Amino acid sequence: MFIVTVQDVARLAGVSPGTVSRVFNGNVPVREQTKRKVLEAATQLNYRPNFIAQGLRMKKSQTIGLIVPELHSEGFVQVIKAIESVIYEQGYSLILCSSDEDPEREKANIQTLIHRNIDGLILCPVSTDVTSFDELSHTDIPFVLLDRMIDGIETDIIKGNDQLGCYEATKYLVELGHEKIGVLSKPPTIPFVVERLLGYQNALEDCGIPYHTGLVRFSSHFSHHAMQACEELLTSEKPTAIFSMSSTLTMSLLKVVKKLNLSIPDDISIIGYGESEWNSLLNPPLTAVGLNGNQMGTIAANMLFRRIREGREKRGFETVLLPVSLSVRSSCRSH
Amino acid sequence: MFIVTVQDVARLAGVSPGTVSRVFNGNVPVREQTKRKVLEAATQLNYRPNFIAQGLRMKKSQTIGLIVPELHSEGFVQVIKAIESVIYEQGYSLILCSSDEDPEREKANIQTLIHRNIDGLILCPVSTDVTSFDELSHTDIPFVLLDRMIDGIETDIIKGNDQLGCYEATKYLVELGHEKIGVLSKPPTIPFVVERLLGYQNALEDCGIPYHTGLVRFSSHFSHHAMQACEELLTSEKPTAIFSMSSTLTMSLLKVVKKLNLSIPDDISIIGYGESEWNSLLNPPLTAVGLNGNQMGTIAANMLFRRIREGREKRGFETVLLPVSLSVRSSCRSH
DNA sequence: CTGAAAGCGCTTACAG
DNA sequence: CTGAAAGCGCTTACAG
Repeated sequence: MFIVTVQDVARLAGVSPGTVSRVFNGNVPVREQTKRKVLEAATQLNYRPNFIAQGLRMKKSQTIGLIVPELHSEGFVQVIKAIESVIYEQGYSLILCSSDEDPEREKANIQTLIHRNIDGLILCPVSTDVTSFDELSHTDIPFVLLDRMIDGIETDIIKGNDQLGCYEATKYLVELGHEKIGVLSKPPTIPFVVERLLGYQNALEDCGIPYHTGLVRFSSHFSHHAMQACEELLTSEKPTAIFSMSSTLTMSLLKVVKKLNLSIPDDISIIGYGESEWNSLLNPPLTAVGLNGNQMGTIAANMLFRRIREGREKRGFETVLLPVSLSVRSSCRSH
Repeated sequence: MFIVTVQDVARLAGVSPGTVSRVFNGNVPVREQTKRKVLEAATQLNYRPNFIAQGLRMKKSQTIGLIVPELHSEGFVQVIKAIESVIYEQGYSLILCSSDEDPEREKANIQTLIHRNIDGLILCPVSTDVTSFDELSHTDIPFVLLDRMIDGIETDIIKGNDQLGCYEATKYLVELGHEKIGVLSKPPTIPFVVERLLGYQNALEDCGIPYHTGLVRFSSHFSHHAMQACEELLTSEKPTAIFSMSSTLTMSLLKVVKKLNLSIPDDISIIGYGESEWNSLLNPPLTAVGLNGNQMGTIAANMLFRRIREGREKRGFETVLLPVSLSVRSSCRSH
């Protein structure tokens, strides 16, 4: 591999390496003629500054880290896409990591990224333990928390208004006449789960319907766990409606419903979580709450770049709450 | 940010920086006692080698580039997930780029990655023009081509056996008695499109059914284009079956079918392209051809790492052809 | 087995 | 406005 360096350009242009650098970074006055010579030489040699060397010297890397908890579901793809797009426009590169819902792996990822001198990090945290993020907090790397927040960490945050979204979904079901409303959720160790559940509980309370623990089932995203949880919920509690608070679980639910030969919405009304193009292609089209992943990604990236430009802690941190809205389709009927 | 350097460790351990480095890279004999002192000091200071400095010195970065043409569809997510996983296990990091089906952007991405000293690249190419990859070929960076090949480029390749897959899908329809089999495809400028079409044509020929151009429609992935193409195909040519060779187009097709109030498979039989969990949740479940994205990603990453270990061109290049198999569900009936 | 030194490609005070 | 020099953190011949 032939790497063309500032030295090469300098030699050809008959100037010093420092001058070449100055031409390319353009923050210091350079004589017009010198600039032209340098630029010409650079073009001729097809010179491009080496990010690695630049990074070592300037302690930055033109690189943004992104840690997502999973790459299974469609949910994050939109977000990643939007983030990648902004990062590309800004001339940065994206280092993508998956923590696979594993706090240890998350920690390892954070460490690696720090030692890669990333200029900023977008993090959808898995661990709920503040100390997991100590190393990160001790650097001055700006980071924004995506979709989940952590008690005790002060930084920019963007997330969906899960609580309100779930409140509205639940209320919608109640207004249709449902009282036995089952819930399918990921385990309550995940921070946002509590919030979603709160929306559900508040809605019930406001409508004067007692909260019944048996109607709420937790499951990992593993298909056999999920299907078992669904089947138990459906058969033992006989809810008239189910609110599935995770897209992976919704899939399992739909499978079980089919297997049990139940008809939607006649036998059971269903609300899903997460917008997907597929929702409207299902039969019946699936009513669901969700947020705009594209918007979330774009805003997250922009927040981060603003922080990178201004330096961390210059301004108070902000929390952006994205609407989680209900798209009514045809998977619920009145009871 | 406090960066702990070899200097710091060396000072604490009472040795030279070189020795610290030797302990960490372990390819040179070091006295057991020295090693212990160094390791102790390193742990105490929480030292981790700086990738950037390492990269500059050793002209490598422990970094793998991945360029995908799009992040819209689910198709690539599985592949990305698998690749990320292997890369993580190997202690590397993944730099993800989307070319957005734009040859210019692809070129820019390749350039950037080269100048980031990536150790290897997995590329799903958009451009069909060999010269787009000249810069890459001139480096000694190993790369594997994913899912699409390019005439005139010698390297490791992994792709689905699209031609055979499409042959079988078409044949399946013919055997069900269909003769007017419509095709929905992305524009034939994309390399793999030709191959898929060939499978379709060969199947028709082998079955003695004349090929009719009007039955084959091309469309970009933009929804309004796609829906128009679908509607034209359905109304003007009145096919009894449609083979949609792209998952994005399948979505549009399903929408149009619904809009036209056609019933699957009674009015029209449909075969989709690409495996998705959703396929079996549709009503009726969608028969589709597709490959195992997880497998593709894993193999691609492993091929690349093998090449990185052995150096480019040590061994002849290999092309791995993955099966593209038909999963029969319920969206086709005999005619 | 280990230290001192040079150098990866770049940027930036410091002189002039 | 520009050159010479130092240094970012690391590794690796070169001596010893």
